This record gives sequence, structure tokens and C-alpha cells, in this order.
Amino acid sequence: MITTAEKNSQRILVVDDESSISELISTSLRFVGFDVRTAANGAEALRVAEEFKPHAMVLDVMLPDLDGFEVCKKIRNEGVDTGVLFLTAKDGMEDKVKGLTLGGDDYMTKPFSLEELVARLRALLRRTGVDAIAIDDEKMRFADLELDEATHEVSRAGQMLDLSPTEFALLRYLIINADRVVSKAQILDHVWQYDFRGDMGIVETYISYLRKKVDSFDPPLIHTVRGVGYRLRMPPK
Amino acid sequence: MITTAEKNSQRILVVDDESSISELISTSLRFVGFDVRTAANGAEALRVAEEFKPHAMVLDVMLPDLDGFEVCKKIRNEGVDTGVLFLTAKDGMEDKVKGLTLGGDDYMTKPFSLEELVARLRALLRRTGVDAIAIDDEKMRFADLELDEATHEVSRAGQMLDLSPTEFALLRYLIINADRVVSKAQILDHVWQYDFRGDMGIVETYISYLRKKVDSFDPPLIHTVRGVGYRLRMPPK
DNA sequence: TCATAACCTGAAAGTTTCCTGAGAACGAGT
DNA sequence: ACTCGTTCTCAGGAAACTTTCAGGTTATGA
Repeated sequence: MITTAEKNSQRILVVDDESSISELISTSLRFVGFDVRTAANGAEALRVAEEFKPHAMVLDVMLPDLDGFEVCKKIRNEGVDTGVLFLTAKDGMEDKVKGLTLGGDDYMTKPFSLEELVARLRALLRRTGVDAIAIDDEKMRFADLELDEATHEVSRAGQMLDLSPTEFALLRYLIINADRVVSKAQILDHVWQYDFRGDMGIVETYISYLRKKVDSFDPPLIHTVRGVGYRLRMPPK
Repeated sequence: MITTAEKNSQRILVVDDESSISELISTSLRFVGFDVRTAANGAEALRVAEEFKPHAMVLDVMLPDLDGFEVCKKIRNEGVDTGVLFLTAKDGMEDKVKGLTLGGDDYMTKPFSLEELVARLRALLRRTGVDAIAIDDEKMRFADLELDEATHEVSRAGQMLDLSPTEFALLRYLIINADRVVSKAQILDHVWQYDFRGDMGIVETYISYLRKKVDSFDPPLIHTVRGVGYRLRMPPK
């Protein structure tokens, strides 16, 4: 578990007044290696941003004092150079969010999945150029599997595969955790929206879908670890 | 967010007294690689222009102190050699502007789409030949599609197509982002005028129009990526 | 070896997203 | 004022996707 702010990691400021949400997000972001601070309202966000100088922010548009846009504007006026990923409720807000994808910023509607959040945040950091460290083109690979974030294309052994959004997200999660066992609970927490109330049977279903498409090749890469979870790995020779 | 002035990029001075507009514009221009400064009135514009020596200006004709033409004239008298893209409100002024933009200058009426602004600005820089960096002729291509910025003509497989202005802008945006998935939100932000208040259904409608005209050929190039957006691509053989 | 829990998978129901035609609204040109 | 091309809204239907569920299969350990 990573708890310390690492020297070389990028700084993310998470601003949301629902503490359950902001904890969910910051835990996830810390886990994947970001240096995270949180704020529960606009005023606090301004204060923290000033000294923390985040590379990017995750910003709820609906805050108790100022709205997210105000916060964003003020922080940038202070000279803090930061990309923003806005969070909006599913309803009307959509039109107030216009114009946000212009400067490289982005937005997501609640509820979202944590994997999606991380993926978008990384894309944002890449676009806004802060991410000078990681030169990764937006492709992930494992064995002869290839997953491209920009085109949303997936191929195995050079052959194109046609995946649904959920299948895509699930495969991405498996690749990120390649060689490690991930439990169904973990998968549910990361790949599905955080308000999903069904049971874990659905993970089995989607693993099955994915196998049909991805593992119709040799060798199979998606392995079941009975009683524990699933694991993406190259079978030993 | 990109704020650093890149060494080799062209310098643009944006002059508008509405800060929301000038922010919108400068964000967009920075994002596509220009080095941008802003001014909120004529006097400030003169001051900034003197030391910034912009290659081009985006200039609102309606300023609190001087009008845009005055500003333009004075700056040129100071020996700063710069093309100008005037912005005018959608009223009578249009005619007056027409007469005054005889050189390589150009004008647009508010509200405009940001993609249009960028396209016009590039064309202007090309015409005024301020910097020989841009070697691009004004034609864009993708597969057997050809789109000419100068004549606003589009053809596929050598056959002329008749597109409406919006269709043209949408296709241009798709070509610029060829092979990448662009979301409906991105399309709306870039292709539609910045004050558009409708929902994203209209993007679907225009994609449909475009398909009827552009994709009545083989192979189809405009592909839907369900849940994500659209993508211009050559289908794999 | 058997009982059991864990897992797999097909099918069907439920939901969302997308496509498209029809028509209202608008503006420029005649 | 009328016409025509264009923009925009809307709604029905099609298609894709998600979720649930139940019966079959497999691994495990008692």
C-alpha cells in the first residue's frame, strides 16, 4: 500500500463534497501512484491548490460554495497550470459543461467506474503535456494482445477484435494487472460504476464473453484461479 | 493546460474585452500550438503588440476605447507586420468590415465555431506568409477523400460532393482527427458555435447527413464506436 | 468417491444508444 | 413575401449492450 507522497509522481487535487466519493477516488488514484490531496469545497480547493500546485484536478461541478467552473478559473488565474477532469451529475448540467473539451480538459458524468476515471485522467495529463515522463503512446500490450486507448481498438495476434465498452474496460483492467490475480470483487469495484448493486455473477458472464473473443486463440491468456479470482498470464512452456 | 510559450510556434495576440471569449479563444489556440497573449482593450493591445510582435491578431472590432481598425492601423504604423482576423457582432457592422479587410486580412462574425477560427487563422498566416514554416497546402486528405480549405470543396474518389457549411466543418474535424475516436461532446465543442445550447442529438443527425453524402461509396469511412464516439478510418482489408 | 461450492455459459429480459425521417424554424436571395 | 437550402428538434424503431438467471460442468477436500 502506498501512502507516502512520492517524489516523482504527479500531483492530483480531488475536490468533492461527498466524502465517500472523494475517498473512493483518492484511494484509487494513490494506489496507481499519484500524489493526491483532497478538498471538500471551493475555498479549500483554492487554498490547497496554491501550495500543492497540482498537475491535474478532479473537480465536482456542484460544490457547496463556488461551482467547479469558478474554482477552475480562479486557480488558473493564480497561475497554477493544471488540467481539469470535471465530474457532473447525470442530469441537466450537461449543457453547462460545454466547451470543456477544448483546452484538453474533460468531464465525466456520475456515476463512473474507477478504471475509466484513471484512464481519462491519464489521457488528460498526456494531452496537457504535463506528462513529460511517460512517453507511452496510448497502447497497452500483453503477449500478442494489444489495446489502443485512442482508437479503442483491440487486437490479438494482429487480428482485430470487436469488444463492447464493458468488455473493453474489463480487458484493460486485466492488462493493467497482468500476471497478478484480481478478485471478482476488485473487478467489480474498478470496472463497473461505483453504484452497481448487482452481484458478482456478472463478472463471470463478462469473463466468459471475453474468453470467447480473446481466447479463441492459442494459448489462452485468461486463467481462473479458483476461489480467488482471475489472472492474465502467459502459460509456462 | 499548455501555457508555455514554445520557441518555434507562431505568436498570436487576442484582443477582446469579454474575458470569457478571449479565454475561450486563447485556450483553443494554445492547445493547437500557438503562442498566445491577450489584451482587453485597444491601449493594452498596442502595448503588448510592441514587445510581443505577433504574427497575427484576433481582434474584436468593438472595443471599449478604440475600435479594432484603429488598433490595427496604429500597430502597423509601429512597424509590426501582422495579419488580422477581425471579430464582429452579427449586426450591421458586417459591411463596414468587409471594406476594411482588403489585404490578407479576414473577419468572422460572432458567435463562431472554434475549429473555424483555427482554420481561418491558419489560412491567414499562410497568405500573409509571415513565417514560411507552414508548408501545408490547404488540402486535407484521407483515403480517397479530399477537402480543400481554400475553395471549400470536397470530393471522394474524384467525385465532387456538395456539403453544407456544418457538414464541411464536421468532416474537417473528423479528418483532422483521423483514426482517433472523437466523442460527441468533443465534436460539439469544436464544430458548433460556442453558444450552441442544444444537446448532442444534433451530432448524430449530422453524422447521418454526412454518411449519406460521403459514405455512399465503398468502403465506408465513418464508423460509430458505441458508447464512445465516432471515428474516421479505413476498414482493415 | 462423493458432496459441495465455485465457476461457466446460453438464453431471455431489460436497458441504453444510435439512426433516421419528418417537420418546424430560420435566414439569404429573388 | 416567397422559395430554397440549411439548421435544429423530436420521436419511433432498430440494434447493441447489460444484466439476470438457471442448469450444466469442474475442481476440491472431506
